[in-house]
Amino acid sequence: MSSVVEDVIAFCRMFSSFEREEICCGTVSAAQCVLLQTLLEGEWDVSALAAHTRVTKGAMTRLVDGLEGRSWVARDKAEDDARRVLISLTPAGKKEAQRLRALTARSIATILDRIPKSDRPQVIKSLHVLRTAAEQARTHLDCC
Amino acid sequence: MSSVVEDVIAFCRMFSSFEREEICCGTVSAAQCVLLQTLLEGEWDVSALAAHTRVTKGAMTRLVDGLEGRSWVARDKAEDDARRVLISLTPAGKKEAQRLRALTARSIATILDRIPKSDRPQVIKSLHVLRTAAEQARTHLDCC
DNA sequence: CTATTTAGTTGCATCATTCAACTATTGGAG
DNA sequence: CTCCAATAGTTGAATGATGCAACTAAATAG
Repeated sequence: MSSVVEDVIAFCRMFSSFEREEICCGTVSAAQCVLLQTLLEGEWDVSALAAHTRVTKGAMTRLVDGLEGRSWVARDKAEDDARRVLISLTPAGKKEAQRLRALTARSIATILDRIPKSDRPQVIKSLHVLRTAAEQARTHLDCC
Repeated sequence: MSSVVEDVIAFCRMFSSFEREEICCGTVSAAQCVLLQTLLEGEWDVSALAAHTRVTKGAMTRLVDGLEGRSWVARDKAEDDARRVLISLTPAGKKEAQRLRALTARSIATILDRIPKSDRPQVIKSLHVLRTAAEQARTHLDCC
C-alpha cells in the first residue's frame, strides 16, 4: 500500500544512489559527473552552469577548475563579451562524459529490464510526461 | 527527441533540487531530512540506518547527534544486545518528519497537476512499477 | 569620461563525510 | 569459566565541497 509520493521518493533516492555508486568507481565527484554530462549539451558560461546546477558561481569556478586540471574541459573567453568564460568539453572530456552517461544508461536499463515487457512502453511514455511536467513546474516555482 | 535515459536523469535531478529547495527553507540538512523521514517507518539501529543511507557508521552517528540535539530523535539501548543503539522519533521529531514529508508531497502534487488528467492514472501506476523494479534491481546489484 | 553593473575568481569559514583508532559488548573455543 | 575474536557505536583528524564576501576585469549607462 504505497502512495505515489513514496514511490517517487523511493525511486529518485535509489536512482541517486545508483548514480553515486557508479561514480565512486571512478575518479570524479558527483558534482563533476553531473557537470560533465551537462556539457554534452554544448558550451555554457560559468553563470549559466551555476544556475542550472543550483550552486554559487564560486563553487562552479572550482568545479570547472577540477575538470580543467584533468584536461576534460577548456575555458574560452566569449567573443562578444570578454567577461564571460565559455566552458566546453575537450575530446578527452567528451569521451569521459559519454562513459559516465553510458554507465547511467546501464543502471536505467537494469531497472527497465525488470519491468514486464508489456508495461515498458507505458512506463517510458510516463517518464517523458513526468519530466516535461517537472520542467514546467520548475519554471513556475521560485520559492525561498 | 529525448531518450528515456535523459528523461530519468532530468526528472530525478529536478526532484532532488525541489527537495533541496524545500529543505533550505527550514533548519535541517538534506541528510537529516532524509533520515527523519526514514524514521517514520519505525525504529532502526545505527548500522541499519548507515547501510540504508549509504554512509559510514561514523557519519550516521553525527547525523543522529544533530537530530538528538534538537530533540527530534531518541537513542535507546536494544534489550537483546546492549551494543546496538535504537533510534526512534520523539513526538516532536515525528511532527517535523511529517511536515517535511508533506512539503515533498506538495512538490510532487505540483508536478502531477501539470499532467493531463487522463494521463495521471497511467503515470502513477508507472511510478509504482518503476519503484518496484528499482528495488529489485538494487538488491541484485552490489558493485564496487 | 566616470559610475554602475555584471562575470568570474579567490580567501575564509563552515559543514559533511571518510578513515582509523578506540570502547563496550557479545559470542565462541578450549 | 576465561580468553579472544568479532561486532556496534563513538570520536578525532584530515579532506573536500560549498556559501559568502571581497576583489578584478570588462561592459554599459549617463
